[in-house]
Amino acid sequence: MADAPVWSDHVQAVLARAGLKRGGARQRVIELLAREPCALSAVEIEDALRAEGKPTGRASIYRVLDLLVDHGLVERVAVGPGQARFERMHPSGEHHHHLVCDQCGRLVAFDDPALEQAIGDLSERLGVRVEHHDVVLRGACERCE
Amino acid sequence: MADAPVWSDHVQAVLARAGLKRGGARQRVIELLAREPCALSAVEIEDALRAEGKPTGRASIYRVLDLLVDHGLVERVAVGPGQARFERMHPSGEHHHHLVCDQCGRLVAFDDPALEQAIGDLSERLGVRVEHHDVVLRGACERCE
DNA sequence: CCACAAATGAGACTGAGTCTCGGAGTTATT
DNA sequence: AATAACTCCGAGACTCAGTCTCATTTGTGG
Repeated sequence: MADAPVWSDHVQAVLARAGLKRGGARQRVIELLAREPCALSAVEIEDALRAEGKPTGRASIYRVLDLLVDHGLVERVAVGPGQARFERMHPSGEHHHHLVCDQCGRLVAFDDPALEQAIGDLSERLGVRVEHHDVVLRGACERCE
Repeated sequence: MADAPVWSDHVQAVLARAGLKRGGARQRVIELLAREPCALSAVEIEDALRAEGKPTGRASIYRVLDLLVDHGLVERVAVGPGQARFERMHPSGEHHHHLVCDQCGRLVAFDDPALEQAIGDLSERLGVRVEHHDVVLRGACERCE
């Protein structure tokens, strides 16, 4: 987690540059995401903040998440229908994807250059502009196999 | 759509082999999916059946879709949070993925051997068993660029 | 310190999806 | 064809993630 402080500084910088003010709810959400490594749902964020004694309005949480997604600071990961998950995104564009274990529900992160390459080539072949891509694998993680 | 009748026959065969009975709601949903090529949402299915004068209970539609997904006859595609989409799946395992256009919302289907290859390699490298994978691209389709 | 814009939160609302349970339909057996 | 033993179906209540509204609070440039 050595990069977490860097990420939150980056977030503050981007938001300040956009002329936005600072508010309590936003700070709390950013702080939590900086601390947690991977794919929290909005409900988990709400619960975690309440558990820390910093209850925060649902509307604010969704607002902050939308804001961060719009500024490319957080990525929305659709691991399944019914609940979106969010995780911080690095300015470098470096990112990873997920495998959802059908047995234990665990989320395993991975990255793969060949996969990124294939997706990059695709945008040219199809004549479209690809802004963003989601890859979710489903199966059994090494612990459950 | 020359393969649609083949698909619905295949569905009937698989379900019969599983010792299931035939019922009206199930027939209607299968018939509709056989006719429609790509990624319908449950709500669209409900509306389409009602528009054809064959209103069908919501619970039945979800039941049938779950059943078909369980038997590998239909694929659940998560194009975004808040609404799952379903499309028929061929026994050969041949399938495609989707690009969602951020401007017009259109769904563009594509397939790509390099992508499949990369995902196939991945399961070995990670030491997991990948049963299923979802790839969703987001961007601008050639019409909106 | 003040004014004003931005941020917040309580809670009503929406809409996809689930659950329940009584009744209808299907099939095997005779 | 009648019966019995199933499975299947549908109306509608319910759940729950996410959205919207609007009155109030808070941060900040001047």
